[in-house]
Amino acid sequence: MTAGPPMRADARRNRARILAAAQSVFAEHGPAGSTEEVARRADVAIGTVFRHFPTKQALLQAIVKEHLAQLTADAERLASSGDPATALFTFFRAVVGEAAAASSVVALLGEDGIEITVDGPLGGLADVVGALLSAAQHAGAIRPEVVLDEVMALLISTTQGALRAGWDARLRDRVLDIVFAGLAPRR
Amino acid sequence: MTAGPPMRADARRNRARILAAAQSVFAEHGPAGSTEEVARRADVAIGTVFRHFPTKQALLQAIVKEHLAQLTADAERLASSGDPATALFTFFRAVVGEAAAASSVVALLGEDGIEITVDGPLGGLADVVGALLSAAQHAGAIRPEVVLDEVMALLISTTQGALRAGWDARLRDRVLDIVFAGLAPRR
Amino acid sequence: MTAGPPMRADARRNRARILAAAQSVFAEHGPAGSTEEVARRADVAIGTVFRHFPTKQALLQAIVKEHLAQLTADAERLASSGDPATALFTFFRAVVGEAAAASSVVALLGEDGIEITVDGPLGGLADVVGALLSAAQHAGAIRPEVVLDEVMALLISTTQGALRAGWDARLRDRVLDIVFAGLAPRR
Amino acid sequence: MTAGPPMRADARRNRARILAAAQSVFAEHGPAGSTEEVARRADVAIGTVFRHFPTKQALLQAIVKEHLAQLTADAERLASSGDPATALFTFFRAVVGEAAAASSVVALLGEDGIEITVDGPLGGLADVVGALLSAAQHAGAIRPEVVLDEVMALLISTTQGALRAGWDARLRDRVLDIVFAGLAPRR
DNA sequence: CATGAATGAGGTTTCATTCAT
DNA sequence: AATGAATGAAACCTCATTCAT
Repeated sequence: MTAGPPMRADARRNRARILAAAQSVFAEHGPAGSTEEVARRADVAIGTVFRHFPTKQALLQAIVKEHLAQLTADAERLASSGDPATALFTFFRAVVGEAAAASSVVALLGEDGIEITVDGPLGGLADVVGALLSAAQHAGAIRPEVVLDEVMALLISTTQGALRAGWDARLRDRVLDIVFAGLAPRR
Repeated sequence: MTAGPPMRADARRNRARILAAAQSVFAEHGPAGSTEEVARRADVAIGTVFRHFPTKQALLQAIVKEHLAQLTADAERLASSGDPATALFTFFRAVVGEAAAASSVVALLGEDGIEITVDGPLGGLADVVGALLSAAQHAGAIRPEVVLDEVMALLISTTQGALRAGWDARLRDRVLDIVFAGLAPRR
Repeated sequence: MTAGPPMRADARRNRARILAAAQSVFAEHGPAGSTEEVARRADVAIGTVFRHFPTKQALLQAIVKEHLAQLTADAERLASSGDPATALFTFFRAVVGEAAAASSVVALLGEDGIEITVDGPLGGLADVVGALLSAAQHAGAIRPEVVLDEVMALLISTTQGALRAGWDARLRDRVLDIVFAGLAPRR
Repeated sequence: MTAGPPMRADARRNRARILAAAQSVFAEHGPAGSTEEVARRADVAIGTVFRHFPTKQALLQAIVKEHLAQLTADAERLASSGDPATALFTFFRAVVGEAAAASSVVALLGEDGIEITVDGPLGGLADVVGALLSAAQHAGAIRPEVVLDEVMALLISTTQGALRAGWDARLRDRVLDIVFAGLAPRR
């Protein structure tokens, strides 16, 4: 690792403020958020942002890295102190809950992208999926208490997961097997 | 609906080419893809794109709409002709498979966003989640044949799903209940 | 003059409709008004506009020409039938009144240009001119009933006139002599 | 007023250059002049123009504002030091003279708008107005030394004034009364 | 080190004009 | 002759990045 002289106190303070500002800007606008807005919220000049992070990419990566480090620390805490049978589930819920919260912020501010809601353009699709769901439930392949919203949410989730993480065919199959097992009736 | 005179042959041809080009451009670069690139791939002047779709938003919406219409048609076919017990699962697999294919294209071309792979920056997190997983398996809360990749894939999926669709707390709980049921041992 | 075969009836009808549409479009938006808007209001395809007037310039010129022909006809009527002592003044009033009416339309629609009103950015200037006016009135050089609005209006008028018509120094002097004589007390 | 830190030297220099360039560009082409041309004449990159004036409107307004401030300063000087009986007239002449000079530039470069000259398309109209003028002079309603050019210039001036400033009926009448008094014989 | 002005490529959009239908 | 789709230059504006202060 490049060690160099230890960072000056003000430099370290600025680095932290920039990261925090970037966190909030990119949470609201996605990667489209502007570097200048980050500088503004960090109350720092634009040049300072670029001294700490030589490109916008670097800034984005630093945020992701920090976020992951945070998550990792949380998970470690659970691993050493929680109930082994439920620790994973607890962690899972925490992570997903955080994402949902971030997304609410975006929704409040008026999304600039495309709407992905069941009430919106997905309506037509949801109707047909609803039909497929009923059929599967009548055939006894899916538990009766499962509702359409849940199935659509799972569909969107796995689709986005596959889209962003580049699953290969085997992983895809196994992931869906798990989801489908979750939908199936208890034997 | 506004019917008007039927579109001229060349206009209809161009509209289709533009949509196809846009499909591929936005699949590769996301909404950040440029309208000029769309025009280039459609082999059409930039003005033609804007004659058919007066804003970039309109173009994006048209693509989403068309994609959804396609999916809906597929689902309808399955609803009327497939085995009710499996039709939903078949559809689910098809959609997720398509997303995964699109994502491979992106991977080939070098993503401009942030990498989300288990080998990359997620490595550290994956290690801890692996520990949580083992613990849960030892405690008999998760089936022994489930592997880390699958859990990470489910985590990323649900996170992205929540992020993009704005789930409320109840939906979130129920979706995760289903996923967790899928991970639990068969009684 | 290019005579050619006489215009077809529909062609002549279209020509008239285009001129009328252009009249209204350019009255509202100035020369910045778009040719396509003209076609729309004339209920004619854009190609037809260009068949009749090969460039936008030609269209603008045709309008001006027609407007002038109209004014000329009005003036001729007055010349042959009106009271010689007042005919010119009558004509003058009619022309200026028409311009003021057109300008009201623009004002109603929300101007896109720069505001030229006494209440707006002209305010500061108006104050000083008011001082100059008072001084001149006290000195007996300008009639006491003249008010600031009138002087500002004359200033704007002559400025715009000079700006658009390219007066030489002699004409400028004589025009202002006349205006100043109009402001001076009756001997 | 928002004071903030004083502008950096280079920024102030550029701001001035941009304003000067804009002055000349808009003098030549009117508001249709392009912002890029302004940047070119100021020898500055396009981004710099937009850093100083976030929209084209802002740039236009800044110019008008500056011009008015200049005129106001001139008028103030006259108000405090000139002969009260003639100060207003002096100011009037200066302003109109300036406009005429700007218009000469336009004429040299070839106007893109519509020509408004007595020799051009106004010719026909001028003939009739000439007739009205002669009649009025014979009737003793207008001084004999007034010539057609002057009347046409006054007509164009007041028309443009009314067109751009949106006069109401009363102001229009009073302005024309003054002009007509200026044309009338001295009693 | 921090500042913030300058850069300039590139994005979206408009619109006069051409030309196949 | 009319239609209206296509063209493409050019406009306005944004923003990641550089560099003088």
